[in-house]
Amino acid sequence: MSKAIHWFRQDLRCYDNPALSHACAQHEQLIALYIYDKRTLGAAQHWWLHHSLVSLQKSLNEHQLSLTLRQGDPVDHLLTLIKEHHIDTVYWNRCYEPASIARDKALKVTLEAQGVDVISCNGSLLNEPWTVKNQSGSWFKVFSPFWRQAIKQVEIPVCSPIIRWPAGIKTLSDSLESWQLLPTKPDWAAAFTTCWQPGEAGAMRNLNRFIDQHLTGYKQQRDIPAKEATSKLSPHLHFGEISPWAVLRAIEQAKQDSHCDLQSADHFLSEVGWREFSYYLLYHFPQLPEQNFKQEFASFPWHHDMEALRRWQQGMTGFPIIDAGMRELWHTGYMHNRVRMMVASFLTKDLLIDWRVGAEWFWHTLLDADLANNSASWQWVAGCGADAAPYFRIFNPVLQSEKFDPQGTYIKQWVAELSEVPLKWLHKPWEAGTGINVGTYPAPLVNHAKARELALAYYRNMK
DNA sequence: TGAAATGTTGGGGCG
DNA sequence: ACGCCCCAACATTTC
Repeated sequence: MSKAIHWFRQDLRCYDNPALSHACAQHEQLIALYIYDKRTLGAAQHWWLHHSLVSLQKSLNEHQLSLTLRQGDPVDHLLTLIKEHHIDTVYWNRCYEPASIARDKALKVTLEAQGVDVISCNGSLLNEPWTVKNQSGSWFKVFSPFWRQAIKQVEIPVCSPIIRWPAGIKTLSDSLESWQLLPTKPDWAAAFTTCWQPGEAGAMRNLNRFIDQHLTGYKQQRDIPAKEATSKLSPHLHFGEISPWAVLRAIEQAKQDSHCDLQSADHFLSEVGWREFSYYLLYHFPQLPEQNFKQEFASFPWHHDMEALRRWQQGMTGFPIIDAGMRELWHTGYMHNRVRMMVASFLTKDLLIDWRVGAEWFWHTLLDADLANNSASWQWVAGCGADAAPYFRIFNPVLQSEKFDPQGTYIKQWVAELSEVPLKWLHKPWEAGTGINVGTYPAPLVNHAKARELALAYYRNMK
């Protein structure tokens, strides 16, 4: 009678889960385990985790398995369970955060010393980061050549549904409620439920909705925040409720069915590619979350303006498009990608506040908060990242707003104070005459033209 | 996955 | 008719 543990981490799905499939194929009895570690989660993500675990529990129950919930040090819980239940083998899908790699490495040594087999699989990347190399055998620092190579060498695993499920093993488990992952007072997640369906089914729903309704024209529509033209897959991918190759398969299928334009399909795939690139960078440069990828930024004189930071966080900068984005983030746990670039450029180049401060705010407020994506993307915008936007690429919040929210739909959705402002002034209400009612909406925090000059002077000075 | 400054061109108003 | 100026419109360079 062979017994195994599948340790769920960032792979909260039953379908298309390599480690789980192997565990089920090889063993008669199984413990499905999740260990809660708040250090690996952003604040808003607690809400997501709760619902995702409910969904996972339900799926497992359909196969007469229950999910064992534990909190605390994974090593202790695993060793205890292994002893108690005479476990032969522990399965997991790999994580790529530096702290997780260190933890898993040490754990593997400990378990194997005790005669327990450890089987780890790739459950979340198209390519393992160490397998993608350039001609000279080193790792890519630029996205386009990286992605060309990565997409060329990718091998999509065959995914067959699990036919035979092992029997469950009775264990002690926390109740999910006891973890108190859901906010109570205040219930800042009230609006989340209307936008999101955490779990495997919700991930599939978003993928299908995207392909059916939004893939055609994605290349143009993706930049319009007032439109629901993006996939909204990021939190699902982060929690591993869907695999990137499931996305790849579905897009390739849509291409073959030829009811979508190829440019849009490939552009969307390249967005999956940016996720791969972020993980790749984090793997090869583990200091990515703390340290500038471009070393010359070490001496950059970031401002420590707490009041400006607070106004950015609260969506009170006086720039409508910026404030709309920051308010969307606060209320929904999400922000449209185009607007993320605008608010990040604004924080780092108009307010001259350290990208790490912005990354920290995103970490706590985003449902899709992901160490690799968050670090790589903030560094990219700030100009200090790999293959980054050059430092002189400074977004003009008014031009961006006029270009990507031409009707002001997105602004009006999130900045109610400006509902009476005519379109002509909506992107720059400070230029409207005194006759225009802007309610309590604040004057702009900075003069963009002057802020831009200062930022450029700083950047020039750095070299 | 910018924007501003600067350069060039060509049409039209006008003396 | 002609040269001159103005200034869009577009292109190129620079930050």
